[in-house]
Amino acid sequence: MRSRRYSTMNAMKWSPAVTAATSTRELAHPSCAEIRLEGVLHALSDPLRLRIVRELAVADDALSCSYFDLPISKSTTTHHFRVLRESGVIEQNYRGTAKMSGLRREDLDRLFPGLLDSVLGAAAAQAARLGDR
Amino acid sequence: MRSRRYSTMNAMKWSPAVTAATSTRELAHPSCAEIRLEGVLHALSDPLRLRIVRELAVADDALSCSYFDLPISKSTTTHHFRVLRESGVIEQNYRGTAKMSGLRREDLDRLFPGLLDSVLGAAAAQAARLGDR
DNA sequence: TGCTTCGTACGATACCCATCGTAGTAAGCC
DNA sequence: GGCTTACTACGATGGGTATCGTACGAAGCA
Repeated sequence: MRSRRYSTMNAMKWSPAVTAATSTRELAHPSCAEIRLEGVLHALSDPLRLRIVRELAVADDALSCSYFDLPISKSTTTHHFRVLRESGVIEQNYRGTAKMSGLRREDLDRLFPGLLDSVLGAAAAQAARLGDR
Repeated sequence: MRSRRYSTMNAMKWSPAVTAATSTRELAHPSCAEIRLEGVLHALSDPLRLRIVRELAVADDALSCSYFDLPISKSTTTHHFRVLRESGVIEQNYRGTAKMSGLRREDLDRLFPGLLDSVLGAAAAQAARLGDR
């Protein structure tokens, strides 16, 4: 018998050790050691999530979730950002009522040198090849 | 039950795909224009498929499906190879009773320069970081 | 103290997909 | 012709996941 597939989220569903703090709005992020290539690739394989990552990549600093004009509901948006965060692609924190998201560029570059850049380049190439947008 | 018409349905399923064929046993491959980055990333986001691709990458030429010692059934193996082929990551053709698979390295490099290499490098780095295998 | 903005949790739904076993085709060999 | 090897199609199954609406919470503002 084989473990079915890989467990998408590395064992940390949505209630990790953060519970010690008193109502501090903190979000669980995987440590670098917990980031898995398969999870990163899976996170990037969704068109909407790839689009989010591309926009984050050209931004100077973190962007709020509401910055993105996505053709999906707010709940689904939350879902996609959570997939990106739990796979280790982005980091998020609260600033007032807003939730800011930014690429974990340095972590990813250290773990998987060149990967993020080539994915971003490939996405740009494909966008140019198709009708762009 | 011996004389059940099986190949007729098969032929109908495959024939509309044109492709000036010399043999009836030809496999459908996406053209370069049809290859999508999201599909490639999705294909590579499965641990078993990534493992297949890694082994193909170090092989000199195409390998038969049975070369791989995968911890899954033969039907599931067929499924994974089909995902890889239909996403444009590998090409396959029949040689006798065997089905040979090889990376579409040049196509991928032309479409997405550097992507394949960085994914392979990332996979190797992660394998080294973890217990390897 | 309300009201607004922004995001979350929850439950539901429908589709996707990894897996299997079984039964079948296709080529090669004795 | 039978036997073997290699792979496939089909149908089923169970878990994954993208989507939604609704109700809720937390922060900021009037």
